[in-house]
This record gives sequence, structure tokens and C-alpha cells, in this order.
Amino acid sequence: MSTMSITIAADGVSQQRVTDTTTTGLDLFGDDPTIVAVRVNGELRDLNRTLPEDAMVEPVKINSPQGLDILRHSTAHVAAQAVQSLHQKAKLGIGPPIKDGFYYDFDVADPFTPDDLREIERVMTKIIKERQRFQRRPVTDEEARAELAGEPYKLELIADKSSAAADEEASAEVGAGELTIYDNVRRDGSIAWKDLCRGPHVPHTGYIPAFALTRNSAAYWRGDQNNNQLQRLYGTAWPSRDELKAYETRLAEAGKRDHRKLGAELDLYSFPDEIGSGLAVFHPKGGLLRKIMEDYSRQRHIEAGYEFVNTPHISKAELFKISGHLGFYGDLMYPPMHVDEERHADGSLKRQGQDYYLKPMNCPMHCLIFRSRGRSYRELPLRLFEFGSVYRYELSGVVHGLTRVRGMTQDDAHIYCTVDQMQDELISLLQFVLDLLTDYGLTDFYLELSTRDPEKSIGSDEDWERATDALRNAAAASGLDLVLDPGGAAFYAPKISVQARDAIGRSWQMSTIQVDLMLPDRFDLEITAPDGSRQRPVMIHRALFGSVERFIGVLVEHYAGAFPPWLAPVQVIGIPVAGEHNAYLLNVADRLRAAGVRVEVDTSDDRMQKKIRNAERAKVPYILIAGGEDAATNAVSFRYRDRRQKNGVPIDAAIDEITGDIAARRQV
RNA sequence: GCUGGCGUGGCGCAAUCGGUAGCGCAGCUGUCUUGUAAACAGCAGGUUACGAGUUCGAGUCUCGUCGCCAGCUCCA
Repeated sequence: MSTMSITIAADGVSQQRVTDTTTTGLDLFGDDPTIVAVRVNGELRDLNRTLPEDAMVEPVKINSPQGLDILRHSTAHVAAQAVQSLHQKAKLGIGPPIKDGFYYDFDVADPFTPDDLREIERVMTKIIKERQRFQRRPVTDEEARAELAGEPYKLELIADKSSAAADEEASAEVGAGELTIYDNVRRDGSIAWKDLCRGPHVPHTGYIPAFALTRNSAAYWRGDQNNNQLQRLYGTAWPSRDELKAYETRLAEAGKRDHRKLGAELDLYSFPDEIGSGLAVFHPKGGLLRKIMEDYSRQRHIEAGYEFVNTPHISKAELFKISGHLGFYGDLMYPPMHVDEERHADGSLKRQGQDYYLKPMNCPMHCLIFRSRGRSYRELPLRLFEFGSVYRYELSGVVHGLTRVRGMTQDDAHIYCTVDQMQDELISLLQFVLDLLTDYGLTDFYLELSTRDPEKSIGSDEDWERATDALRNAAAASGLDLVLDPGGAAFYAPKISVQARDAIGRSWQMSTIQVDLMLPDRFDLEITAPDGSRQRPVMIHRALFGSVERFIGVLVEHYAGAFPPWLAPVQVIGIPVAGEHNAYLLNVADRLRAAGVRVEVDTSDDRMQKKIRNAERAKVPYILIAGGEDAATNAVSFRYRDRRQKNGVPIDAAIDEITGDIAARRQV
């Protein structure tokens, strides 16, 4: 038996070993069920494959990102085997790992029911108990086609393998090089199931400690609406029962902060059916929150040199023909209102009517303001700002609470500047955006740069390059992480979006900054340059909140409804120990109100305990309680949202504390 | 838009095989009110989303419309 030398790198320590040439990862790490694969010279491999000469071998832990992917991908195979054993005619789609889990797509006659899911889980548990080995087997294209003759979707993947355009998800199945099939082998050596797959996988199904099927839904084959709709089975898998449970708890926690639920509980807004899908109304407390946000935003925009404009909600069709919106996005606009048409008694046309549209964007109107008179280079950069209400006929299936609506108010601005000013303008703009978002309590950001899709864009290469470079430089100046989104730009403009992570780690696309390469031309915008020549200005679109509605939705979820005092609709609620202390607290409230604090006193017939409960449920930042002891010493007692209390605080000190927190925009 | 699930007072829920709608909270009225998460009693509130159909009889079954939820697709 010949030997070879390998290097094992584990826990930051490298160690050389001489082993025989048949050594596998399992020989090295097989005793440890938390090691699910190996990285051999940087490449992920199954534990049961023989290691090559001079290999650098690293164990892949089950709780590492790649380890979790392997675990979940393997679980997807188990799910698919279970489905095919229960539904013989089910055809396989693809089954990749995703964040926190996996899915597998199937072409089945009938969609899965909740009962089906339970049954599939039961069979999966059985498969896991059988400890079926995942056995890798390289095959030629012809062999793969022969073996998978009954799997039309797999055949399609094989056929596409050679074409470089194999999409990312499909690559999990076929990869770039040779094709491999993974057999699931029972302990008696019989093959239970097989799937075309690049791998790697855990050594056997017993390596799956905890899993659950979570939901099912429809999904288009390869994500294309024109293709067949498959049934997608979603599941999750974790290194332990406890981690699975923690994941389920996390989901439940996220559900509790759902802004649709909290909006009703906190009496902020609602979505009356009578008005229509995706159209919110803001109740007094929500309206106040909105006003506070808008007021602060306006103040910051004044300081940053913006000018305030105002434009109508509707316009004749002509405007959106000029801007191109009607041509490019007409399907997503509300249909027109046809007005002014008159006919003769015989039905023939007497007066031609007009089509008016609800505006889906503010920019065309801002361009008209720019164009309303001759503009000098001296006016640039010209920054036009508006809280502009726009309406978009979003597909019914995508409307979602405040985060995807059909009517919304953008904090929209368009900046007109020269090509030379563009770079500095973008850098200061991005800083402005980040500062403002930080003030609202979002502090963890990264940026995404969406670049040109050559297939689907207008404008010259030079313009795109210059604009994209300017955005990239602005991103670099911010020092934040930049994620590339190649080809993700709209057809007329590259874009930077600010992604913010919320209190429980989810990211939301907040602000967007776009350099528009279309509208200045379409509206024939011009400035007079120092030499008297006419020049085309650069136009930058930007929205910080995106929309006020959506931003409120995100903030509600970020804070779980417990707003920092400066944003809280009610900042202080006074609770008397008994009715006879009402007058004392009302007086304290007057003094707070004089200091600019939004304060209420609960003078209802409820008991104090009930009032505290109500105030806590309303997530009011400060509860001020006062009874005989406080009144005797001109004091109040604080109860905070975390149930801390601070008793016997002199009234002046209480006012100072509250106004101090508000002024500093501190969370308490 | 597509696939699936769902729609019962303001909110959260119940109603067996198709037999004629109940409960809690909130609301209103009254009696209460002393120290940090629900006082007590009474009253009122529903054409079971809307429309059609099957049936002696529909919250329950069928069809259509509207809306909601999950996912897909989309998001200027």
C-alpha cells in the first residue's frame, strides 16, 4: 500500500500527515458529526471521496455558512426522495439551499396540501433514520440523459449545461465541469433514489439533526412567467433541535413586529377595503408620526440647500408620453380618466376628449419646473424637493402593507447639475442620506450599485461609464461595503441604493440615488454655460425614505412599535394613583406641554394597574405616575418601557430628562 | 398577474353531519378607585365580505366578484 502526504488545517492549526493513498475525509473526520464536508485545496468535497496527493484539507463545520448550505441542500434531496416516493409521477425541478433553509421544486398533478407536508415530513424522518449514504458518481452527458430520461427538467438542465448562460440556481445542479449524480444508498447497498447534483453532500442522511418543512407555494420553472408553474416545497434544517427551535422563535418574533399588525394595535393606520388595495389611511397617531418625520426631513432639506416645489397628482397623457413612462411603464399606471369629450346627437365626435393619468413619478413635473424659464449655470446645482404623492397600479399579488402600496408619498428630489459637479454632488448627497437615516435610528448600512444591462438600456457607453464611476466613487467615499448588482439598473440610469439592516438583522432597501441618462434629453433641458453655449444638465433622482409610507412601515418593524421619544406620537402618559391625583398630574402635564412635550393624562375610571397596562401596550416611552407621596414632594415617578422605575423625581428634573432625550433623539 | 390558503360584531376567536350565530377584549352605562401589566355589574353591537345558485333549510356546499395571507413573477 502506497502512502501520500497531506496537510490538515483545522482550528487555525496546520499539520502535515502521511497517510495511505485511499484516505478519505471520513477517515480523518468521520467521528465528528459536526463536520459535514471537507475543503480540499479550497474546493468543497464530500467526506467520503478519496483525498488527492499533497492535498490541503480543511474540515467544513456544520454551523459554518457553507456547512449549513450543505446540510440544507442534503435535506432538500431527502425531501425530494420523500416526495417522489409518495407521488410517483412528480418530476424534479431544482432544490438549492437558500437563506435559513432550502426549497425543492416539483411538477406534480395537484398542489401540496398541509396534510401532504406532514406526510412528506414523516417519510423524510424515515429516510434520515435509514442513514442513507450520499454517493457521488461522475457521469457523461449521455449517461445522465439515459438515467434521467423520465425527468424532463433535469434533461433541460443537462442540455443547457454547455451554454455558458446556465443560471446561478441551476448551477447548483449541474455545475460547470463534468456531470455528477448522487445516489442515496441504503445500508444493504440498494439505491433508494438519485438526483443530478453537483454536491457536495453530508456523508449520510443521519447527519441531518433537525429539519422542518415550512410551507409550499407555486414557482415558475427557472423563474420565468412564461414557463410551467411548479410546486415549491420550502424547508429548513439546523445543526440541532435547539437551533431549529430558535429559528422558529425568531420567525415568531419577526411576526410580532409585523407593521400591519402593529399599525392596528397602535392605532396608526389601516387599509380600508372600501378605498382599495394598497391604499392606506393614517389615523391621528399615525398622522402625527408622519408629520414628525416629514417636519424633520423638511428641516434637514432646507439646511442642505434644497428648494421646495409642489406639483399636481394628475396630468394629461402628453406629459408621460414625453417622459416615456407611458411607453415603458404604462401597464403599471392606473388607467386614464377620459374627460371633456362631447358628441353630437348622432354620436359623432363634437369635441375630442383628453386622457388624464395619476402620476406614477414626480420627475416629469420637476423637469417642467426646470424648463419653465431659461436656466443659468449659476443656478446649479439646482435641487428641487417635494413630498410628492404618486400612484402605481402594482400587481395585486405584490401589494403588501405599507411596504408595497399603490398610493404613496415619495420624499422625492431631483438635482440638476453640470457634469463637473456630479461627482461632488453625489458624494455629499450620499453622506446626507446616511446622516438622515442615522437620525431615524437606522445605523447599519451597506450599498448596492446597480449597473447597466447592455441588452436593455439606452444612452451612450461613455455616459453610462461616467455616471457609474461617479456613483462608485461616492460609494467608496462613504466607506461602506458595496455590493454589485450587475445589470440591475433601470434602462435609463445606474443606481446606488442604501440597504439598512434593522434591529433583528433584516435588510431593507431604503434610499436610492440614480443618475438619469434619459429625461434631460426627453425634456430638452438646457442651461446657459459661461461661454454662452447651451448645455445639457445632469439629472440625479433621489429619495431618502423611498416613500413615507414604506419608511414608516420599516421603522415600525425596526422599533417593534416602541419608537424613540422624538418620534413617539405620545411621548408621556400621566397615570394618577387615584382620581384625586388627576389635578396634580394635569398640572405636571401642562408644564411638560409648555416644554414642547406630547403628553396625555389618563383620567379615565380605570384602576391604576389597568392604566399602566394600557400605556405599556401603547408603547409610550415614559409613564409618569403620581400619588400622594409624589404630590407632597413636587415629584413624579417614572416607569419606562422596560419596566424600570425611578421614583420621587422632582418635576423639573423629570422635564429635563424627557426633553433632553427628545432633543438628542435618544432611544430609551 | 400566477398557484395555493383564507374572509364570522372594532380586535382575537367559537359554532359537530347543512338545522337558523356564541365567547373574551374594546365600546357605552352604573357602582367603584392610594403605588407599578386586566375592579365589578349591566347594556349595546353581526343580512357570517358581496352577488347568484343548490336545498324544506346555507356561516357551512357550488359558481362569480372583491379583499386578505404565503410564495412566484414584478418593483420606473
